[in-house]
Formats: sequence, structure tokens, C-alpha cells
Amino acid sequence: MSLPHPNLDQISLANVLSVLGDQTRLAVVGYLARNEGVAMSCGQFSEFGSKTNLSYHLAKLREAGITRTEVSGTSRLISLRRDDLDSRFPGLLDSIITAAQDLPALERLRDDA
Amino acid sequence: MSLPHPNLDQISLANVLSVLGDQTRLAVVGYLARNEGVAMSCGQFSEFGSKTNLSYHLAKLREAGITRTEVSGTSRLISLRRDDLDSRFPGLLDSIITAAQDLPALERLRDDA
DNA sequence: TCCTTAGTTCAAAATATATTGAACTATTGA
DNA sequence: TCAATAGTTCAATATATTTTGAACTAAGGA
Repeated sequence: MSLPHPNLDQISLANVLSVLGDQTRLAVVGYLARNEGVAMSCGQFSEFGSKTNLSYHLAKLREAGITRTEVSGTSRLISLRRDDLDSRFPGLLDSIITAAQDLPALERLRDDA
Repeated sequence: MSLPHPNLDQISLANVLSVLGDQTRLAVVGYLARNEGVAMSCGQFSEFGSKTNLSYHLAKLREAGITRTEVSGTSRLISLRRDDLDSRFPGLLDSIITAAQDLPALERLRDDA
């Protein structure tokens, strides 16, 4: 009943970077960062893509070790693995989130970059 | 006689991350970081791939704004755009380089991750 | 001038990633 | 029990990225 997540030593730098090197996933992470503490389900991200496409991107984030997804009924509760990432790659997530927040919303979403 | 480089505001976060999300390019950046101040030509990176393949990867790094490539005779002198990246995305490159240095050399090179 | 060296370009092939819609599962509320 | 809701999976397609080798350019040195 719970989804697979990599443990700390299975989180790879190159994979984290390539997974975050995508506008949609960067937008999701920015949104999570802006709403830390609030329980986020997949539906909250609907502005970033179709249901089926988000399912794909959210799985990539989980499999890379960037997010944690807890099953709760028919919902999934998604959160950033901040502490894990901070201990594995100190400063990395903070600098990415800061840079992502500085982008205008449109650029965060824009796909044609 | 000089190659095109993006200027500061043309450097995009998603692009930097996706370009660095590759073992070969991460290895090149780690090597540059470990040898800052030393003039590096393409040939120095031969351990990371074939001549033609490196030409491709080094162009990606340059086009993303991560490296600067100066033409010098038949050679190219390649360096990290540290100050530019630091001002655009504070802390990002440092955290990536630190994390990349902590990897064992084999993992830095491994392609089957 | 001729040869060598350093690196680029091109086009083809291989591989990986992203997007879609239809069909599906599981939970929940009426 | 039935229908609705939340999300997943599958297979197909579309698209992008990587890798390769052969042919190329431009600069130096003998």
C-alpha cells in the first residue's frame, strides 16, 4: 500500500539534476516549496498538465528521491524530501528553489524555452 | 572567430539543470572545478569520451552558459563561468560541484546509472 | 608548401523521454 | 450496492537526445 522511494544513498546527483531540468517538474517543486506544510494531492497541480501527464512527472520526482508520496485513500499526499536532499546534497535544493521562485510564473510554466 | 555564449539573462535554470543532469558533463564540470586556473583544452577531457562526442557535450555546456570557450589557434580554452552562474543562481554551482567531488571517480564516470 | 594536430560538422542510427487517450483500480459517499 | 472521484497503467506516438564515423576546416611547425 505504499509506493517505492529511493533511500538516501540511492539518490543520485545526475538523476536529481536531470529530473529537475524540466519546466513542469520545476514548477511542481516550486509550488511544493511555496506551500510546505500544506498537504498536497496530485489534483493541486492540475494547472501544470493533464492528470495522466502529471502522474508521469510526479512518479519521476518520487523515483529520483525529490518528493515523498504517501497514499491516503484514493489520494496521494506529496511533499518535498527537503531534509533528505539537504543531507545528501547540501545547499542544492535551496539554491534551486530560490532561483525557481525568482522566475516569473509564466517563465516557470513556459515550455518553449 | 569567437563562439556564441548566452549572456546572463539568457541562462535558464531548467536548461542548466538538464545539461548538468548527465554523467559525462558532470564529470567535465567536476574536472574543470578541480583544475580552475589551469587552461583546459578539449583534449584534456579525452578520458570522458571520444573527440566527436566531447565536442557535442562541450557545446551543450557552452550553450547553457555553464562554460566559456575561447578560441586559441586550433585549440579551445574552456573554463567554468563561475561568477556568472553565482550571480544568476547563487549557491547552485557550488553545491553541485561539492556533491560531484564527493562522488568516487567511478561513479562520476559511470554511465549505467 | 605540406603535413600534422585540434577540433567541428554532418547525417544516420540508436536510445531515451514526453504526451496522449482509453481502460483500469481502489476508495468513498449516498 | 452504485456511482463518483482520484489516480494509475498501458500502448502508441511524437519528440528529443546521444552516439558514431567520415569528411571537413583552420592553424602551426618542419
